[in-house]
Amino acid sequence: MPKSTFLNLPPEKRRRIIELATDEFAANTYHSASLSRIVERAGIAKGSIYQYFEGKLDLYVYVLKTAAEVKLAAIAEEMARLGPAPGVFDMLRAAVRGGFELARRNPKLTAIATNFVRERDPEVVGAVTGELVPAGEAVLDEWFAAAARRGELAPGISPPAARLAYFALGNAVNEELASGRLTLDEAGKLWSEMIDILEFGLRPRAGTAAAGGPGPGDRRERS
Amino acid sequence: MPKSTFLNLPPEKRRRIIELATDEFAANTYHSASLSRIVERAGIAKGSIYQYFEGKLDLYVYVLKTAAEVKLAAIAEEMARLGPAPGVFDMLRAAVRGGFELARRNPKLTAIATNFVRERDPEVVGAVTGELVPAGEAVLDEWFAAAARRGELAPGISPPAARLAYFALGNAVNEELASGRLTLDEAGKLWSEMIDILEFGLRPRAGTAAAGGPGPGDRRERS
Amino acid sequence: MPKSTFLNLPPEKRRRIIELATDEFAANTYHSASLSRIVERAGIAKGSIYQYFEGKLDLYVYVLKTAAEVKLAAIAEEMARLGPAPGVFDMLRAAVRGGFELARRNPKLTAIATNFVRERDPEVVGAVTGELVPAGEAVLDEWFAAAARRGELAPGISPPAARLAYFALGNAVNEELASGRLTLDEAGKLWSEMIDILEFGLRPRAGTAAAGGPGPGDRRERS
Amino acid sequence: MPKSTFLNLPPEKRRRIIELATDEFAANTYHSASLSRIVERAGIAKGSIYQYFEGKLDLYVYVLKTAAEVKLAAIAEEMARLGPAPGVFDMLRAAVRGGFELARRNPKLTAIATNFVRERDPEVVGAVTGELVPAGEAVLDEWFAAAARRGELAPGISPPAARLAYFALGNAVNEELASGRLTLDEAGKLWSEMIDILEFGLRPRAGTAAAGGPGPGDRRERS
DNA sequence: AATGAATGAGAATTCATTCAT
DNA sequence: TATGAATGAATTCTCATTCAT
Repeated sequence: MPKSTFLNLPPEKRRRIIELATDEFAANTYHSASLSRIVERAGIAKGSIYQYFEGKLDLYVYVLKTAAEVKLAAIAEEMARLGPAPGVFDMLRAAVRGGFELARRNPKLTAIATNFVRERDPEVVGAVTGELVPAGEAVLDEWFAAAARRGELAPGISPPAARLAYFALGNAVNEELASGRLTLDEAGKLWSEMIDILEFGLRPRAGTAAAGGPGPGDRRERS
Repeated sequence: MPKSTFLNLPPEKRRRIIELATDEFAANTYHSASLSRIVERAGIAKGSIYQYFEGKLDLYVYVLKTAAEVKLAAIAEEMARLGPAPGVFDMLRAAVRGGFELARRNPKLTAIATNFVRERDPEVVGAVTGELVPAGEAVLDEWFAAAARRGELAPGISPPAARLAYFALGNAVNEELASGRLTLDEAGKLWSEMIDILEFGLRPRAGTAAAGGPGPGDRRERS
Repeated sequence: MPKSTFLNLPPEKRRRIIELATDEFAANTYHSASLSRIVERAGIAKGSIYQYFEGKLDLYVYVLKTAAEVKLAAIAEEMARLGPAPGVFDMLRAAVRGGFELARRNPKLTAIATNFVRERDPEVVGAVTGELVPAGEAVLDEWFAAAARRGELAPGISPPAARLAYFALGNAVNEELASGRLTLDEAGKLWSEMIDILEFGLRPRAGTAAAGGPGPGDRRERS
Repeated sequence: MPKSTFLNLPPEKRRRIIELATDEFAANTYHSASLSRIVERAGIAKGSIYQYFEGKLDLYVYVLKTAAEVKLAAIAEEMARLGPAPGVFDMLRAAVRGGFELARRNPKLTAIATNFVRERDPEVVGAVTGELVPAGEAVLDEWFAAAARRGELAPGISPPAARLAYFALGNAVNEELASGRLTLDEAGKLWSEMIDILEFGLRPRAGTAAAGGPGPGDRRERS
């Protein structure tokens, strides 16, 4: 919740401040990010940032929210290209493609989200959760619930579990990318593998049993 | 490499310092963790911690190494219970059970490992990597490579990708647990689901192809 | 290079800070000088000094440069009083008088320069050298080179050796003065003696050789 | 004044401690020298040094005194080589040669003396002066007084002024040597030049006037 | 509304010295 | 006598935040 002062700023200046703040929070933990560096680079007075936002945390939440909006837009755009009544895994692939295109164009936005996922300070997490996170989770839960109704999910899989698995694999790939252990192309391939794993792991397993081999289902009771 | 001073300390005091340091590094990034807080809580003088360790980084590495040892021991214990020639997914289930038992007994040890995975500062990462990380990765890569030789993995799946998926799902569950969003029992169930997803996602998909039905692979070209 | 913050300070405050910093660096090695003491005496906040300067070294260089300017001005003033085409020893006497007057008015400025000459830390020396030192040396080397061309120096004497001798004797007197072992008047007389020694020691020795008597040069081969 | 504990130590251990302390004080200011480093390198307990000496200052003074003894011995050895009734400048040359030989064999001893000359802390200077310095000064003053009686000094030159000039030029050369701006050989040559300057500057100037040229004496009244 | 100087708490680290064993 | 662990004050420097102009 930036102050009205910020919203009345010339859009160009507003954009610039958010961009530089995004840079800083993308390159640092919330705590190690430095307001001083942001205002210095933005060429505004130290005090001004406090005219615009309540403080560091307020700025951070706003930056994060802005990044989320951009990312959701990128995903929505990709989803719009899907045919009618797409399966859930095609939707996930589209979401991945959208996020990936964005990462290619603007790696900062991915980095900042990844950084947030890493955040531990309860004050910071608390300020963001309750505003942003539930929205994203709700959307995916809804996707998976619909998929379950369409019979695209194995019966034992709950939507939250599916959602968690999807996020987990996604974050893992982003992590590899962010740390520089992978190029963008390699990460793209890895993403494909991961979605395949997800699809085989999540879709109904009935047909498998027909193959006659000992399937996971059998082992499962042993675990 | 703590100094001899530390190793000569009464075990009780040594334990206490490591425990409080573990608390701090479990609740904070490496950088936002504070030596001052640790010594204050431990009731020792500021200078003493420098009698025991070279500095903050040295303490951190030691704490991490200690945590890793404990975790590996817990896993080894669980693995010892497996029958002869276990499949890789049974091994993973055992490893999960081991880590899980540990998380139940000492959630900090899980939190501290998770925190390290998130670490970005190359100096910190560098100090730890080369001592600890490769070991864990190598073991899992070896497991998956052996599994591939035994035909337990789908042909297209590389050991590193399988390892990454396993770690990703594992970390996700631990994360939920650490953040308090799940009870231990719920987390246990979630773990089971995750390993099942992994198993179905990773094991050979030949049966599917034989079934002639539209499999994920086929869908992929549509996406 | 102080920050603009410092240059915008009220002159009185600026003067005060520099004066107290000069006191500190005059009374201590660079390393044993304490920023904390300076800010405490100046009655400003710990953080403020970092608003004004990059850090300790930056402050030190600035203080030193300021002192050098004042000293050069004092010398220049004295030199202006010389008649046309003065001999090099008259120039030195004028320089001495200038420095001496300054030492009388502001002994700190002499002390701080003396301290720098003693500095060993290459980082500190490096930060100052290249800005200040060569200038002073170059001027004196030029004086002595010109003197040599005018025949005022013994043929075997190189300008750097002459310069070194001059600095050495000058520092020695200043040292005595700074340590309080001499009064100002005594130091003044000592200076005169030193310049005389220099003059007799440096000027052409041709007469001696002509006299055929045993000169220093002859004795030298015996030693 | 080391405690009796120190004097009762096995000579080898005693020697080793003094040697390592000399290293440290030769490489650092009194203040930046670190007792911790000394005891660490000497392989003795931190507390032991306080069994041997009152504290850092006491150790420093002892080290310095030891160094002075060695240096005086080196000088005495060189002086013994002089013929009967040597002139004062030959004595100085011998002293220089002695100190120089020592610097070649054991540069630390020269460095530590040079460092002391640079020392400013009155507590440190005070502890040393009154024990060591006067002795050295007295010897030289006596040399020059005798020289004056033999007519080897210009009438206007006081022994203390001569002594000061000698020390000043000597320190300057040592400084150049210590800072690495000169090699040992270059420093040796510079020393020769300096003593020549001293001799021409200090010896009786009457003969010069006979040469007819305008001597310093003429200029002197103008200064 | 904007500025940017001032603040002071907090960070990691070093050190000479003390003291119980 | 020797040890070496404990101490705590001191160091430089960073930072989010406040506040007078």
